[in-house]
Amino acid sequence: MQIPEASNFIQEIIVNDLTTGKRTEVHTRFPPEPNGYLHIGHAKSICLNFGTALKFGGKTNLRFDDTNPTKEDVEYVDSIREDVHWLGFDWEDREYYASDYYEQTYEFAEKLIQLGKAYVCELQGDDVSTYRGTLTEAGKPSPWRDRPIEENLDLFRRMRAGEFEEGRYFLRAKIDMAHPNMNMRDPAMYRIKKATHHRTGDKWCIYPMYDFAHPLGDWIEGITHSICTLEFEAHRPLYDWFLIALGLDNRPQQIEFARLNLTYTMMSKRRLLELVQNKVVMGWSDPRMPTVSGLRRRGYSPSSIREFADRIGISKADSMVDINLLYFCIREELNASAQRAMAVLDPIKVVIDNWQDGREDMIEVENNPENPAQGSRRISFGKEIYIDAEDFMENPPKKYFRLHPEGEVRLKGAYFIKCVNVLKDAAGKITEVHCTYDPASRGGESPDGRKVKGTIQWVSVAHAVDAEVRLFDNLFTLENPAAVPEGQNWMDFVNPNSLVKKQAKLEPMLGEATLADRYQFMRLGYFCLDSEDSKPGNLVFNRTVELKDSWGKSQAKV
RNA sequence: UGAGCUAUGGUGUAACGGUAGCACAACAGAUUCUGAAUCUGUUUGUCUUGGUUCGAAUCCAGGUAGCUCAACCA
Repeated sequence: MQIPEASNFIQEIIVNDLTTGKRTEVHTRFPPEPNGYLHIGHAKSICLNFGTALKFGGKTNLRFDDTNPTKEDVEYVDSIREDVHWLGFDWEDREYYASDYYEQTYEFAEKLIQLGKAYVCELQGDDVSTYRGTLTEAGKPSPWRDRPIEENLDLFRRMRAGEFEEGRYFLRAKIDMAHPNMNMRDPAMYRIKKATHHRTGDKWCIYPMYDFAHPLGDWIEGITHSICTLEFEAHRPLYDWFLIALGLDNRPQQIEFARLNLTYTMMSKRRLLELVQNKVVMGWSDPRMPTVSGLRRRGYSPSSIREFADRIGISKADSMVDINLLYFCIREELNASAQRAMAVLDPIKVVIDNWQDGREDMIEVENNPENPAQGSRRISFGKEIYIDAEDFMENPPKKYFRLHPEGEVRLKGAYFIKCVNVLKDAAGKITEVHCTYDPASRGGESPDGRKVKGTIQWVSVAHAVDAEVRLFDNLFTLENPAAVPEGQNWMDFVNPNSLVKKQAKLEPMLGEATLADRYQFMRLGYFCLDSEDSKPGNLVFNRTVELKDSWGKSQAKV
């Protein structure tokens, strides 16, 4: 196989390994802990691990890192499986669990004891950290550090047998209590936990720590490149130490990259959980959540997320990606593919005075100007239509070229209309706009060639479909919600306008929408049915992303 | 005088000792039956100080700034 060209520093390592013959294949793994839902940061890692293996003709395992039974649950296993598949990746039959290796992991631990490289410690609570020292001072050896091998073995076996209470003993690697890297100061390998594990049940009452289980899992599976995030960098010497101490050949190589940060987005699993528990959002799959399930419900496609992951690149520098790039990726895709439709979010009624009562016209409109192959559709037009309140102004600013008194505007695909009168209620609120239409402008062109700058969407009153339309905005008002100013609470930066519900009027076709459909509501944005709340007769549409709006932006400035 | 890592336009990322490029964002114009899309153009960058070299974003040294590490979490 021709070795592809590297496009980031991890691929450079791989290309180098392949060309020097250090490796003959690439085998990665995605190792989530099943203690929460996957978010877009995980999606970056999934795309990295699966994408890299794919590029080099290798494989990727899905491995659940389930070494802490008190935090993990099958609910999360199921959602993770679904999300990885949905993103478009396949681990075939290679679905593994750290718990699959508990027996082997245990044997490796005994071996380390026999080699005099691990011991059973009985330091309690604060004493453990006291003995460990601080960042600037060396630690001191545990009193149990030189326990005889036979005694260690006996104790460790009895730990497994369940003879001791939690915390009474724990197994530690015997490395160096004065090591400048705190992770090397005799780290814990096994602890007693009398908890029921979601897969192994009550078979075990001792569980391995991540630092011990992870390199072993990688080695057992034949992983070549073990890709993880930056915070594990200081753990790499330990990762290597275990494999070397056990004399294991063909060691996997741990490589770290910077995790994703997104503007206006909370990425902390713990805080996302708080949002769910405090009912700040509707749940893990709330379309405002950065979870994979939230993005899915919002209307993002797997390919748009892969495209995003591709564009942000991979490096070791901490960074903050502009959320506009995510928006760009989904707009770019939907612009090319989405069916166009007309919808009115804040309806005001327009009555066409010179239109014959009861007369109806069928108007032909293209389904997607970006792709003529998608054809066209016919829509009923009549004397009464809805337009958006935003598309009419009694006293318009300069350069406003939507409907206004004396002004002429084109109704998409239909006719030119001109405003002749405005009706209001006692409170001064506009109730009806009366217009006249130009019969010669049918289809949206006038034979006299006069230009009409504004084109607006419309919905026939007689045929309108009612629906709830949900408009989403960033969940946080702070660009970096992870860095809240001194003395303030991150919850105070939840955007109160992150969800706005509209009672909208839609063109008839949208009444037949299915979950798989993606629409561009013309001049508004991209929308899809809400997978959880939309029901026949009670439609709910979600706005995936709005269209760019240079007019709105210029108006916001004045 | 703890250790490790990182530093390129507003943002993200290339350039591997030889012309600082791409994308997003922003701005301007053209175009438009979506104030979208499209097209054209513009603004803005190698953290700093030295050194090596004909030549440094790249190599070396010192600074500075940021991130990570003292769970029987992952």
